[in-house]
Amino acid sequence: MGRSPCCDKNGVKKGPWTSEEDQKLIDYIRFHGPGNWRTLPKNAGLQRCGKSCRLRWTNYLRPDIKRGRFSFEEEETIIQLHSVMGNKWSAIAARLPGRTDNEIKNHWNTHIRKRLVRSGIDPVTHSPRLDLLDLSSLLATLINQPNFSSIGLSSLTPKQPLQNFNPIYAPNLDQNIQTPITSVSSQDSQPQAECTTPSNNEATYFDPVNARVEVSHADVLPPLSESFDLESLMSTPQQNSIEAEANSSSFFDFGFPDNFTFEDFMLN
DNA sequence: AAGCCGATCAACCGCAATGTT
DNA sequence: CAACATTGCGGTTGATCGGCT
Repeated sequence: MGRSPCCDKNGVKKGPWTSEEDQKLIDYIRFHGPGNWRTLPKNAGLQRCGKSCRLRWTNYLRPDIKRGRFSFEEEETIIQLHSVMGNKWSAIAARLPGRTDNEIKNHWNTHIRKRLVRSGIDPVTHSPRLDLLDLSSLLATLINQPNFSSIGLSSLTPKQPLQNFNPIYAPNLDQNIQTPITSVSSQDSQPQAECTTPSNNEATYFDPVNARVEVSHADVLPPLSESFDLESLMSTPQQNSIEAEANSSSFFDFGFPDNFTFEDFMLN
């Protein structure tokens, strides 16, 4: 036997709420206040499960809910909090006035998470994951260099420990993403960059999918031939300005000390 | 015009935590 | 203290919409 249902399924309506139902719920809570969700539907004249009423109220009808697009500051806050808390959506929502955990969770899954992945950031660990980037075009550029053989892919040792990795540079590794992650804003929630289909000619040399390369291009730079100007490859004039913007942003400057713990955060 | 497909988000489900008896 | 009820939470689903072919 399974668990008993949270409410009597017979005669309980499911699916989208109508404006009439919303109004009934609002009127009832306005008069009696929220709570006692089990008996609320009956008392309010709703053919709904109490759980459904609570969810509708907390996620949609509550008067203090701020609706509309997430601001740049809100997105920054979500990313920072998620890097510390993980998928503790309610805890994150508690620090974003007017936003619900459901809304934040949806926004994370549909916007922020994808953007981090495109930028080579693991959305779970918030650490750089170059294997999440579209490295194909960069590698295609590399192998087309006349002195490619002197570059020494041995420096691209999979699972090499990170040293001095600056995630701000991670977007620049993806030559197809011309927009840095720091440009995320409420007016700019749609991706401005398109990822091109990977070319086939790099697979002979390097498998970016199976090799988890955890090194930054700054780590890779030293072994490169001096005649090979990867810096200029990385830094188009547009991207110089982007880097300046990125460096002036606190997007990844979480400001947490090294010994900062989740408990510390919760006590703040 | 119609069908397909991906993105979005409201709503649901089931489990865990907490409260009450 | 156990059993049950209630509430909270996070993962998942499915309806809807817009863009593309």
